[in-house]
Amino acid sequence: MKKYTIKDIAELAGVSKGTIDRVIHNRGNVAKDVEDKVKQLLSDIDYQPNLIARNLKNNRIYQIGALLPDPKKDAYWEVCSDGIQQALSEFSAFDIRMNTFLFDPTDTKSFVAQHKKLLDSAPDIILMVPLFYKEAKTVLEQYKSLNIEVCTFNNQIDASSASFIGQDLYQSGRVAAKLMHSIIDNGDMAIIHIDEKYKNAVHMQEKEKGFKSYFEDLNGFKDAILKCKIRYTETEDKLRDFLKDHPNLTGIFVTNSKAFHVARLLESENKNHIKLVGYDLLAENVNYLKDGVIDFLIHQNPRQQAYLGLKFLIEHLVFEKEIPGKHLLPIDIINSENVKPFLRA
Amino acid sequence: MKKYTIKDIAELAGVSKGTIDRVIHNRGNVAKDVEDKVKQLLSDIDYQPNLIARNLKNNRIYQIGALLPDPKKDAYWEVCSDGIQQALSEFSAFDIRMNTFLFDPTDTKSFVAQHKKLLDSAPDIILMVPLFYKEAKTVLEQYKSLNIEVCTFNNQIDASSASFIGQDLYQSGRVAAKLMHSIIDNGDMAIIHIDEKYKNAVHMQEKEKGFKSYFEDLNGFKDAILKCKIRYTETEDKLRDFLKDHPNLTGIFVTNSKAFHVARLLESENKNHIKLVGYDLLAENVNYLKDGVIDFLIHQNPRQQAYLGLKFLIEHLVFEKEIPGKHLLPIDIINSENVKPFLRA
DNA sequence: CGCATAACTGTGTTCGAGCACAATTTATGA
DNA sequence: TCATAAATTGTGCTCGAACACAGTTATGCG
Repeated sequence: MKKYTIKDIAELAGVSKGTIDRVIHNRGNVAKDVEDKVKQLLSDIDYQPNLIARNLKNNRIYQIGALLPDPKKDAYWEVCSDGIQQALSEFSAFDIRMNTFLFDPTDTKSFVAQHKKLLDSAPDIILMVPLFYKEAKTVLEQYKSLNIEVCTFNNQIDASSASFIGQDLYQSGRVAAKLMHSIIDNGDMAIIHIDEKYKNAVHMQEKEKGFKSYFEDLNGFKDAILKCKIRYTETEDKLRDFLKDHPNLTGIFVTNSKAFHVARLLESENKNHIKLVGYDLLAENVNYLKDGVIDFLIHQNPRQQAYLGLKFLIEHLVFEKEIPGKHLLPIDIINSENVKPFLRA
Repeated sequence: MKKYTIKDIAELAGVSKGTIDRVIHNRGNVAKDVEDKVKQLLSDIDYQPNLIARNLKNNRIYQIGALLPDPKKDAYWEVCSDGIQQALSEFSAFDIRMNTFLFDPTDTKSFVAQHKKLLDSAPDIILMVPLFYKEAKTVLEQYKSLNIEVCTFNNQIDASSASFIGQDLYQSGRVAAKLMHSIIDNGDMAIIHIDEKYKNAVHMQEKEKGFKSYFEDLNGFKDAILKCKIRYTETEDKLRDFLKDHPNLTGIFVTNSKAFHVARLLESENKNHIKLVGYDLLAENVNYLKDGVIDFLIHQNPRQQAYLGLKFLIEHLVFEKEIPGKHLLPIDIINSENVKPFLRA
């Protein structure tokens, strides 16, 4: 129960604290028999260094670099800064400096350019959203060769050693399917990808797979699952045509945060009977959720993703904790009645 | 940007660090003009003491007392200890000792008895589940007069100054109603209270109110909302009778963690068409959720409640942070597809 | 054996805040 | 005026880990 200090151990071992220190940090210059004895003692009493004292001595300024999408270009990212602020305030006892570089989420060049600036700022460790697969992979390799640890969130870049925080997208497709299944009786469904064009579409494909797999697992399911890919610029016309072509649609699943486009159309064309499930708590989505045009939203919780990522990084720097290789957040189901606390949390 | 130390300020003010320290802690024995000057300086540069150094010096052992329901008597409480462990591990840098006293959640006497033991352990601060309204009120007043701060969770005791962490129960009733409304077409509904007898029933009443209020807000809603109170010991018979008496029931809302009792009956009587919404991720509930007998569960997240409560207390002791007066957790909607990560998180 | 060098071990300072106590200045009264 | 008390200010040690450097013992070799 008692907490041992280096001094205590020195007395127990009959040597000076300098020797204990050399053993703990494997700094050599210790007689073999003494080293063995001290190591035994350390493990016997399960010595845990006082991290407070260690940090006081180290007294370092930690530089954390962040490479994040610009919230001005896509409101989805707005809440990330809240999560970052929360983590910083929890660790305000330590001197942690953040250098944040924002890139345009529609522009791979901007990503690379901001990455270069980030590198110049000589960060100890990095938090990033690896939005573009190819570019991110190169960038991550570069950090690896420099021995700078990275925590990524939102997108998982496979075959990278970087740690990842996010959701199981396949499973979130299944969640959407289950929700859809519980609110529609029968009739055709559609999966709509409103492609922001810039994102490599792995995201949406995973969700589609999960959605389909749920219905394939049901026996005796007969209705059709249609699919529709729409470019961001031509959204409205294409959507209107699609609805006209498929008059007996009963449910629509939008695989990203753009469900409000569909909601707008459903409302203006008085097709409220079509159930709608989408992603993310953008203000426009939330409004349609409250109005009953959108039935469910799945919350990807970018705020929590950023918070956790930064927290892991700080705990690694300060307490030498391991950064988890992969951390999956729960998939939050949101309807009009439980949305409120999620907007701030 | 630079972090000022007491020594820096002493130099700036042209006095010694002892004087700065006296001003900061209002320990008197400082000439009026010097005091004013130093105070001005402190606020000018927005001095923040180095909490690492402060904690090293203080080097206190913090004693936290906990008064919690025994998980052996009700599985709902099992996950609390996970939350407590997580908080302790996050603050393992500090010497925090927990004395946990478990009471029988069916027995007010046990609550009072364990409270007395807790008092004898001379805690600096207390975490508790104030399960029994009357007794908890007395107990909380006692702590208040002793100037021991308390954080409560799960139950809110109004008119107490203790901080509270939990959910908005009225709103969670509304969430249940919205879910029910989205999965049933029409027909009668029932609110079933399976009273554990020991809890003052405020909990379930709030949920009932919320549930009803949702349907009252709809215009043109005509179906009946029945109500059924069942004592824990006579559950099965009473339930069977109730179902027989109301053959055109389409939805059942169970206001606590006992939905599995209803699920068991629905399954054995082949009444799977009746939709079922309940609370809490007990193993039995989760099984019926996966089997499709229970449609939705609302997660009250006792693990997170305990975690946050303890975290607030520790941050108060260690960093002198304010304990939030009231912290409401989001209301998590769980179906068979998103349940998994909630079981561990 | 003597002496250089290597191998090992002990001492003392630092980080910043907090506090006891010593030291200094100012006020008071005979 | 001077002793003494009161008010004010300064100094130095502590907390525990980390590390530089000084000190000590052992080993090798001519």
